[in-house]
Amino acid sequence: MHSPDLKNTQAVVRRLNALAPLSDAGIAALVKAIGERTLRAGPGEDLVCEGDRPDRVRIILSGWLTRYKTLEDGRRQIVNFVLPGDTCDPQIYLLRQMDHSIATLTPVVYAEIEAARFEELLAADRSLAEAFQIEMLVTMAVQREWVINLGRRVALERIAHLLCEIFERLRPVGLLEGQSCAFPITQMDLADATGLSVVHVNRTIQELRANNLIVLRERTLTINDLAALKNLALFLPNYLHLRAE
Amino acid sequence: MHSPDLKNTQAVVRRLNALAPLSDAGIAALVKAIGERTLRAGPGEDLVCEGDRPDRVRIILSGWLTRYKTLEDGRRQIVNFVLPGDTCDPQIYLLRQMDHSIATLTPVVYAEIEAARFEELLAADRSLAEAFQIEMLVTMAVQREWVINLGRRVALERIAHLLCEIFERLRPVGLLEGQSCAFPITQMDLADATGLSVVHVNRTIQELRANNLIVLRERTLTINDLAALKNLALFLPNYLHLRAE
DNA sequence: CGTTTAGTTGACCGTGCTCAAGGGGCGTGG
DNA sequence: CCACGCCCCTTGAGCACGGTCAACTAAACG
Repeated sequence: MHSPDLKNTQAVVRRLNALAPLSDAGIAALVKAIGERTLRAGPGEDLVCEGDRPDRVRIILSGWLTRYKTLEDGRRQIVNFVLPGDTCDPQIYLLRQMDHSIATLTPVVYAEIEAARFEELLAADRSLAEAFQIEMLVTMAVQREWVINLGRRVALERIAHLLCEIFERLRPVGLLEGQSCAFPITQMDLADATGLSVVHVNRTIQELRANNLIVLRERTLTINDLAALKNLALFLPNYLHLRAE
Repeated sequence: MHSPDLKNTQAVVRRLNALAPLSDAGIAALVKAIGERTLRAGPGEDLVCEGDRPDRVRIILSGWLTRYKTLEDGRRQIVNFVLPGDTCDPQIYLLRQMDHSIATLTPVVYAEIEAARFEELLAADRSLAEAFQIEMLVTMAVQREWVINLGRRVALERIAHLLCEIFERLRPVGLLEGQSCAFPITQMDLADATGLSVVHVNRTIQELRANNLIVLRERTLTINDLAALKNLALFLPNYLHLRAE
């Protein structure tokens, strides 16, 4: 494993640590397992498809992905973004079939751990088992918040809320640079994530720009006034369950 | 524990068994734990409030509940329904704070199991641990499907989809009577669950009635043509991950 | 260079919201 | 026993948020 991957592995540890404290032994075991099998994928690839039999866990070292599902008639809905440090589905191998797909938005580097090997890890260190369990609970909480976002927020609030969420999720993995972060999500993806049309996403983003809340260009997001954006979005970070506030 | 509770306990076992096969020892341990502490709640009570520290697991023996969250300005969104046989949050005691509330829709009978006692159960029987883990995964899958429902289905499809989901979730716990089931959800709750207004929910239900797809009155839902309703809703049951189809 | 992908703009339209009023069933208290 | 209030459902009218369709620009890429 070469240096950038090592740095990214540290991001994974930081992320889990932000949810629950890891033991040194747990960290060592996890880092070792990650080092055993590191893979790469290009942008726009399906890493997992609906209908696949899940049999392994993927820990994202770098890059962004989406979980999504497509209706028979082509309508697509993104149900979540998978960010660096996130684990794709600890435990999902208990199900016999994937009910959704996972695609890369950017080039992605990830560690792959077979189900049995992953179970070993959890059994060997209680702090790891807890951390992954909590990660799952937080993913559920995020999913619930998306339901609220789609159900009860208007377009402007909705997009603002999504931006706040991504920003705050990038913080514990050290991917913020001041008020800015990478933002490889196209307006089309944003539309599929917020249940809006591309046209309306475009107009909504322009409104956020006009209000001087954000700068979004060349795949970089800058939030000029985070407090104001959160206020507009009715954003409360409690559902992310981060230890350090 | 008297007879109706015993019958309801069997529903819990049936439900978990539909997700993953339980061992006899696991069933016995679970039934015993449920019998230790059975409680009742009236309709319209908050069983759990946002901000509470979670410290126990609740297994619903009978009655319906909602998980919901309220925005600062009063807008409310129901993120899920909790049905008989469901377990309120195995593992959620790992988090320090509830990020949403749970309220009863009807009178509810439920078993309460302290976190430590619940961990004992899981540790003692692997099939129980797996079944509860799978229940959690299925709850996540349902949550994802709600995002799709709110994001990409129009009102008519959306309500139809919710009706199909509830119907199919009641099946494994034996709460269907032919084409009918109890349906204690008011149109206001339906509105908060689907992200629509009460007025529009009312009109949409009338359209389903006019198309002869459903009968909904006196808290009872009858689905005249389940196949047609599923078709209209673009409903595919794969996300419920039930073993017997 | 042509082609593709992402972003932008305009015009028009429709789904679903808001506001407002009224009806029916049921429990409670006078 | 009736009256009242409350909850839930229903209906009408007008409107707005966001969708659709279409065209155009700019950058990226082979």
